[in-house]
Amino acid sequence: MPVDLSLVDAAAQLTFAVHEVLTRAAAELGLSVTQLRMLGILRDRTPTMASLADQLALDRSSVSGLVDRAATKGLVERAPSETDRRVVTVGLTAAGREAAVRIEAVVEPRIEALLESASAADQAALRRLAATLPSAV
Amino acid sequence: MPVDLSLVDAAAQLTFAVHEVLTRAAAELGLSVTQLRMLGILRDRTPTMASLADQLALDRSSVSGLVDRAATKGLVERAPSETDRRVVTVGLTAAGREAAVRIEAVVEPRIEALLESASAADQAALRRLAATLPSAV
DNA sequence: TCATATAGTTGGTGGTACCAACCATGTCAA
DNA sequence: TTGACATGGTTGGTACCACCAACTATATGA
Repeated sequence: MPVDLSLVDAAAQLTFAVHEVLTRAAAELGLSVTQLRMLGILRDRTPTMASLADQLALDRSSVSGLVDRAATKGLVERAPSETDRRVVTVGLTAAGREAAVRIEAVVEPRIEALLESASAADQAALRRLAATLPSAV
Repeated sequence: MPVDLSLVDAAAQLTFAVHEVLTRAAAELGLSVTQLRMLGILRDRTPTMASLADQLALDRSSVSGLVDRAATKGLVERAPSETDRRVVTVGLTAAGREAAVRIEAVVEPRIEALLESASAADQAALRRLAATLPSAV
């Protein structure tokens, strides 16, 4: 049945399917995809607002609001930098860390289910391919 | 340098990278990613509102607004069904068709550039893998 | 020390997406 | 055939997202 997809169409299809999974999972937990990404980033880091904006590829003002809303939910907290009084760093609270764990638990099986029909070799190729992306961290 | 990514992380990384490309490209043309998806769907179809909502996995009310805005820009137009007076179908206008072509011209080289570092074999794997997705059309 | 750059926030705009409520039309069963 | 129910679409309200422009506070450096 499956038509032969162009590379671009394939990338788009996969992107929308994964995005869909993330959107649904986030919504179930009362979050947005962007908040989910932010929590993911904050799992291993405690960046400044500017650095967080860079990693999310968002305007700083967008991140201000994002952090505001997440802080209202008790997931993240701001802290002043000790070396530069202009700078604010953002980190997970205990509740935020729990939320990140819960997200992973919800998302992982769904993504795996999404890709389960692909061969192991093709899954491995996806892992390699993602590692070559310019933006790969 | 690239760390070995889990399947889930790989899918997420690729998704965000592609989504980013689509967001930027759409923004340059004064569109959103959703509008871009809609135009893509309408290239080969003239669905009803409900069917369009299904394909985009959106609420019908969301699609109402989406079509409203695209119609205001002259990209799509509604037409009443001849067989069921409740039903409205959506189709591209000439301008919408042009826009779809322009989008493709902008997006295609950027997605290819994004994936150019991957081996041809891995790119082929991505095409196969996308074809196995449950949602693949 | 004064000009300039940087970090972050605020306010305003427009788009996205949901839900609940609603009207019009269609369908099916009594 | 008519009355109950289902379906298609829109509207109104809410919350969020993301941008830009303008602003304050702090840092830097000529």
